[in-house]
Amino acid sequence: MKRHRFAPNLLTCNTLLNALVHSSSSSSITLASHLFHDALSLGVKPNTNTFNILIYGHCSGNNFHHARTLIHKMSHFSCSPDNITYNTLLDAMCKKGHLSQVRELLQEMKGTGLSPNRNTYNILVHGYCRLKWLKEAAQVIDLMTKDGMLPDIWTYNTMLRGFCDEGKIEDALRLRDEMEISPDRFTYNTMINAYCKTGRLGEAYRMMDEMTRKGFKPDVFTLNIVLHTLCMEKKPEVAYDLTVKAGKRGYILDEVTYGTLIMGYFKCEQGDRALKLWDEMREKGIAPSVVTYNTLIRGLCLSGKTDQSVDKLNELLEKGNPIDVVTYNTLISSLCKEGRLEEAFNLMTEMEGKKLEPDQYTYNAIVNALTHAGRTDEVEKFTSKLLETGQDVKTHGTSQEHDVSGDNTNSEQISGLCTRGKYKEAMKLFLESEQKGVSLNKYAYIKLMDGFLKRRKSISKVAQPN
DNA sequence: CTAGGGTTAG
Repeated sequence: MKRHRFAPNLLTCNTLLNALVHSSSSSSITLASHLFHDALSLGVKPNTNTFNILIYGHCSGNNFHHARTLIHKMSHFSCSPDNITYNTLLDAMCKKGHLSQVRELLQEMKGTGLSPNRNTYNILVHGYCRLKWLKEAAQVIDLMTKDGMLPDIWTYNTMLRGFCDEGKIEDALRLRDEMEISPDRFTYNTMINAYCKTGRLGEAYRMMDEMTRKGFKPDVFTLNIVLHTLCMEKKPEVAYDLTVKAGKRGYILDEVTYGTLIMGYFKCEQGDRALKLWDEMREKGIAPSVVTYNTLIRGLCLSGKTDQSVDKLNELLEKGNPIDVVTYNTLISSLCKEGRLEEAFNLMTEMEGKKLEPDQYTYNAIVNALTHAGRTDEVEKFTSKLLETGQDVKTHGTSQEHDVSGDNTNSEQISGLCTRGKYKEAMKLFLESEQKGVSLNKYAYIKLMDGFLKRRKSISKVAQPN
């Protein structure tokens, strides 16, 4: 900017900063800060938005100290914080679980004469739901109501998700029936996800049928939820097939779609298929998130290619890609399982150097490996660190596989009706079977799912796997 | 041009 003697106006500046802080690169906030100072020296007068954008950037990097410093600097530029400023910080702190700081910040906010708005309350509801403090979340809703603000669809969906995450689907359903606002696609996807996760696929489909009838077509989120269920049940081929069909129907497959399939194939020891999909995703210019990188890294580890995974990590670091605790934990556990403890310790030192705090997964892996190696004196040290994380030792639950056998007569009829495009009749038979408690086989579910996708108007043929 | 909800990894 300086070099070209180009003086940006405020709008240009804010737009640019906003794009930067929302990009996935970890160094973007540093770049944004430089840009901000350049703009200042070129005479740009920042407004509250400018600061809100920068504060968002600092919060994304969990740098609350910088965020708060900026709030205090605002007055030097004749700007004052607004609801957005505080809500941004509150949300970030809620996500970190720093509830005492949240209360403190709320006081500070009130001290400046600002009152919580609906978004503020929704952020707090979300914060409590994440901690599984459902009672407190409900109390916030009472509070907002007393404050003259009725809960909106965001509030309800957040609370609904809170119930679902605790397995309280019946409470979620009751809330959905009680709420006086129409459910939206978020409501439906939340419920569908809850049903899929608890193995109630039939109910998930009923919900999909309902959402379709209410005018909400299943979207890529709905698709990804179903794909995930199929992959967990070790049916990646079926999931893939569904993905191809969705692509042909105009669904824009995303990074999550690919990541889910990649996980599915690795799970079934088909690493070659997984890697092919990875390449396909890259060729399409779809940028993987840190989660999807972690899926790949874990997949490689599971295929016995731990060294290749470590190379992948170094490649990510070189290119400045985001890395997180999970990335390191994945590699550390793999090394531990192979008895390569010293390498695991080296990685732990490396992660600490990057300000990534080892957590219960890290210590758990280390403790197990030390125990196995009979290094009892060191076990104690890491066991206490494990306890310090305040978490119970994670035990990996067994995955409950859905019954694939089922009633073949009804299943075949449903599949046949779907093939002939008679989805209404298929759904009717499906609901009848459900009512009678007749379990159906997987393929009936898949054929029906394809039906839901088909009823969606084809937009364009994009992003479909070959 | 600024804040909040649904999908994916250990």
